[in-house]
Amino acid sequence: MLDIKFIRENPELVKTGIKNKNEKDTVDEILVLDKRRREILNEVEVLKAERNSVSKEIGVLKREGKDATEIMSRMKSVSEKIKGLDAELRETEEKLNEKMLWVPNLPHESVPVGKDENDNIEVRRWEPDGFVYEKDFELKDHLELGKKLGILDFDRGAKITGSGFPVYVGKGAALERALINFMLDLHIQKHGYTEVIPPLLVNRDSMVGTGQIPKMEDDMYQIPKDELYAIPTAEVPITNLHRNEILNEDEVPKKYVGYTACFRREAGSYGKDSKGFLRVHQFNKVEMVKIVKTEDSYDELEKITNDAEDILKELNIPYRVLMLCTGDLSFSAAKCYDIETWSPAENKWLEASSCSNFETFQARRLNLRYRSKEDKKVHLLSTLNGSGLATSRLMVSLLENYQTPDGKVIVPKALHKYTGFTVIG
RNA sequence: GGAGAGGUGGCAGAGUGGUUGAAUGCGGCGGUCUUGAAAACCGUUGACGGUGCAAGCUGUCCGGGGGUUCGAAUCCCUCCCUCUCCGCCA
Repeated sequence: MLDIKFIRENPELVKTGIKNKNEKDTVDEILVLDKRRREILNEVEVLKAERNSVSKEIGVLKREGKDATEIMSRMKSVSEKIKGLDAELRETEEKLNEKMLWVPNLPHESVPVGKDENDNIEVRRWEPDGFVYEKDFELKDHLELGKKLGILDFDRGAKITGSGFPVYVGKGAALERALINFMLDLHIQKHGYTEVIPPLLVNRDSMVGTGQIPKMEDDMYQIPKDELYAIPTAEVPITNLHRNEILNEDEVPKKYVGYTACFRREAGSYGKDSKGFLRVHQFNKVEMVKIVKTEDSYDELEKITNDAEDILKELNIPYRVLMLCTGDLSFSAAKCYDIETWSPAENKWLEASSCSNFETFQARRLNLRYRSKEDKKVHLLSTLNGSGLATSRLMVSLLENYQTPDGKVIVPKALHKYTGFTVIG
């Protein structure tokens, strides 16, 4: 959520940001509601002040045994007026709040203006020493490898649940588990994050807090009976850890890392990159979340991106980092780097991580603040998160890059101590 | 799922419907004392909104929402959460 005062004072700036993000511009409607809200507020507060003081007088009169019927009946009509204005105020505030929840975060000034993913900018690329993009043997894709090696079973997953719910079998399951543990350990031990295992189901307030709702509501799996939602990313429960809290300055920054399964309906995306792991409804992800002072947030964005890249360097998997343009930026993000891993069989780059700075956008929805030692006041914090990483696309790149001409898959060295075996097949 | 108890300021814990934003204690902050610290003593101590250049004035908030009343932390309705017991179950 943006600051209503900021919108009031910089409507054109906000409109430009919304336009660059390809979102719906509701600024004018918001300004009208905001103005109306303040008008009612001014009117009703005068009446409430009167009611408060006169009610006290009535108390005094009654204690002295004096008659107060006349003054009471006068106050009754004041009270009725207040009731009417309060109702109008509530209605206006509800409308305003609803509109405010639909206003996206504004892109940071360093973000290139662009229409869609084609306008994203590659900021760097990394390959292992001696890496070649053109292999000298016939490559199998991850589906074929998974099937031939008996480590991935998409068909039975579809039988049990539906398409997009993969089953990992034998060494496939062990490899998945190894990846998760490897990534967690690296972030905990080398990068200094604190591990959390959060709930996989969250309430509506949590989803609103991080900005998935209202915009992405149809992309969530819902449990209507209990008014809960399956998390699309660990970002939601972890960022919500400190919702409605005022942290001490020395508790900041908070750095969390957590592994969770993630659930996404991916409504309306059928037919596009849909085979195997390229698009799934349930996948595993290790997620990093940072809660920091706003002035530090852009340094922290670079760091969190580097932390994610570290995983791929350790695994020796080629990747590139993109700076997303305004049009490809998610609803809540001010700036975002995507990390894409190389898939030789698909002959393309696959998004395996997204590292974003939300500045105070989520914190304002979350009511997440800290008390400054310097001025003793409370200030909004800033939140960031980065996948570190999602295993599904990573698994694609891993299997395809580490395959041998005779159809086996070598296990990356960094995972040996987690898998206990060095080759699959 | 059934029965009961309870949700008040950072924490603990009072609060006959009427100067209660809320006693008291702890904690925090500032000060006195001290070479320094502790102890003791004194003072101070919420968030959010409106208005104003500011000082200030003002409104809201005692789990969430709604209601009764001139006036609600206190009464009523409803939802949520926590705890205890019973039942069911991984």
